[in-house]
Amino acid sequence: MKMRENKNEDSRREPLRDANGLTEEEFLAGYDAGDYERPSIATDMVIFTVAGEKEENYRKLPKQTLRVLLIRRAGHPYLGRWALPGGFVRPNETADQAAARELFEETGVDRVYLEQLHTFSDVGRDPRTWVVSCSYMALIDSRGLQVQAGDDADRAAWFELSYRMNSESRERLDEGGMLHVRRYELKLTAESPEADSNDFYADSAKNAAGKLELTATVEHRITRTSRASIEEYVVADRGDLAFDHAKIIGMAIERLRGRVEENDLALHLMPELFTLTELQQAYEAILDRELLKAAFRRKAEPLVEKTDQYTENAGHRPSRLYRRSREDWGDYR
Amino acid sequence: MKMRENKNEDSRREPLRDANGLTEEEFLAGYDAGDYERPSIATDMVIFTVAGEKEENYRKLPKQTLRVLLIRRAGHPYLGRWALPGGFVRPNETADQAAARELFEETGVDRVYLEQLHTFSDVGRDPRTWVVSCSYMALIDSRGLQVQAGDDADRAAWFELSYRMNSESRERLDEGGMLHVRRYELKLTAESPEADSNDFYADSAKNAAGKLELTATVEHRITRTSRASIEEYVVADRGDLAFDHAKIIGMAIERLRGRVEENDLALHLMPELFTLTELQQAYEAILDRELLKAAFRRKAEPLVEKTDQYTENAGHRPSRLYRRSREDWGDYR
DNA sequence: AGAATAGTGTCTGTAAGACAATATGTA
DNA sequence: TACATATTGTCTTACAGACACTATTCT
Repeated sequence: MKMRENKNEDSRREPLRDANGLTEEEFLAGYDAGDYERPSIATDMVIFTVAGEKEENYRKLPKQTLRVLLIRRAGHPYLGRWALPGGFVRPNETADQAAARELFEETGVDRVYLEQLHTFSDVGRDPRTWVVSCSYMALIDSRGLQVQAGDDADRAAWFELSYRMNSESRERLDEGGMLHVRRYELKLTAESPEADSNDFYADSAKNAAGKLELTATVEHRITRTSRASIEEYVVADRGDLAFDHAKIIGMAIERLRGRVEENDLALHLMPELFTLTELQQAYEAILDRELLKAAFRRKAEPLVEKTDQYTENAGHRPSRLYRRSREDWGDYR
Repeated sequence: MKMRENKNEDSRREPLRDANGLTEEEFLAGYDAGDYERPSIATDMVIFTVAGEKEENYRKLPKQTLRVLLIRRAGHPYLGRWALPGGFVRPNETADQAAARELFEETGVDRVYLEQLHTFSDVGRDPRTWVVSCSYMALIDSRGLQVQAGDDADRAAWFELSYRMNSESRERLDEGGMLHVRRYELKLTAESPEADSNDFYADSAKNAAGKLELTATVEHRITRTSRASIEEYVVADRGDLAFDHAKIIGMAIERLRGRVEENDLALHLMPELFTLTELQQAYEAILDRELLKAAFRRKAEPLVEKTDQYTENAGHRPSRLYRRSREDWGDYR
């Protein structure tokens, strides 16, 4: 069996020399990164959770909604607008590590589900300088969690999320291709806290119920010609969201919806013990549609593990509690 | 109806001032990017195609195989090793544009299927300096295509690709979690051209048939604890591939396999007109397993459009030619 | 004629959709 | 006891897997 060194050199006797006659060692010793312009690289975190509101009727279960964590910017640019938490990647860490670090600073949780989403590099997306953003999606159980505003923010809050297609159009192009545009309304709603004395940036938008409400419009455009297929997201109206973050959130929720039915992703939104109804509500909150109970339980069955515990004092029949399956972890991914 | 300006300012009378009393305009005018260390950002392209080899028997159809384009590095680091084509993103373009540009420079094709894969940022992945790589997957029809080595390469070649799971292990961790490791062998094979006079770097590996053969090992590691689920790819043995490109190729082929059955991705590997058998062979090359003819044709039917043309002189019954469907573009994505 | 592929028909098993029926703790 | 949810049963439909059969051109 042939062994191979997993290092950046090999076992040849003579070291390889390049066109200038340098060995790799000599080349690296003399390497100058030069002064080409370089971007900053940042991470933006789309942190999802599900949470239920208080229910007036003691018998009824609270309705679970999908939520995303936003911070309000305390400095320019987009001062006073709401943004995804995030920060710059440091030279001695990976983007994954930076994302995990940001997540921990903001929420105090680590070791949760974290997935790289997409890297955004639109020219001018940050008015300060060239910033490329590597975005991540995190799924967490937010029960008993206190969020923190970082140093670039004066507030952090969970926003209930609604992302619905407004309109859809298919248009035939001259060259025989087709342009397919799906227009989504992204609506983010949060409880508006009492204005405290430091709160010198007025909240930009409150709805009739006194809730803070942000609305943005994102277009998902697919151009198809005989050979190509180009997909792009465009912020048609960023509303009171900073940067291109409406687009990042839109992409995140589409990704989440696309994936959640084919693996056990949604289980990361659950606490240690949960009922199947809670799990189903999480799916429904993500997909924004109702699922059939019997079919859902059939599909969830291999992903979860029975416990002998039950809910109590619910005003109706108790429900068995489950946990994530540790045995039969089937065909995730 | 409320109108909103889609610009980076809003309609308030007084411009917002930050903690230093600056308006956004003043802030940006005085903004200094500072001298924090910044990375270079590069794109790496995994360019896939399918192509058939000559068949000895005039009756038999040529077997189609999945191929990927590699270049041989003409400079340090990894001098003489094979690498994915790619290059640096320039300040006034997006990573998408840089990827399209690189693809065009290398192959002369544009307007093809191009999808962002993943951004790699491992510390030390490039021995020269801090380089973050934003990788892309392209699917092209390579018939009648001549590939070009860029200025950082002395050769470019299509490599037949095999990516097979070698071993799989599930291991229970102390904390109650589980580590799931899938080990893949990535084998890349190309016809070895006659060594020309400029070819002063010996080809590192030729197999018995005189073909150029590169072998690498990639591990796909999934760590699952009660709350977390961390997925990572590790190059266990990079063989004669440069940088972390074995991992990028592995991720690309896994992505391709995962997606190809749920949409019309594979059609981008086909020429304008193709037979259903050719299309099926492309699927089989990607998935590395045989498909049933009848079932395949049922599934392909909504993705393609009949033409009145047929293959000729095939040594057997002619086959109807199809093109990508332009009408009923179903539920791609 | 025979080789090899093209194209279609149909049986079967599995899983999802739909809906109904039964079970049970709490106010 | 009634309410609201918990849990299970089963009929129907859709579709993928499997395999067999027929059709057609070229040498």
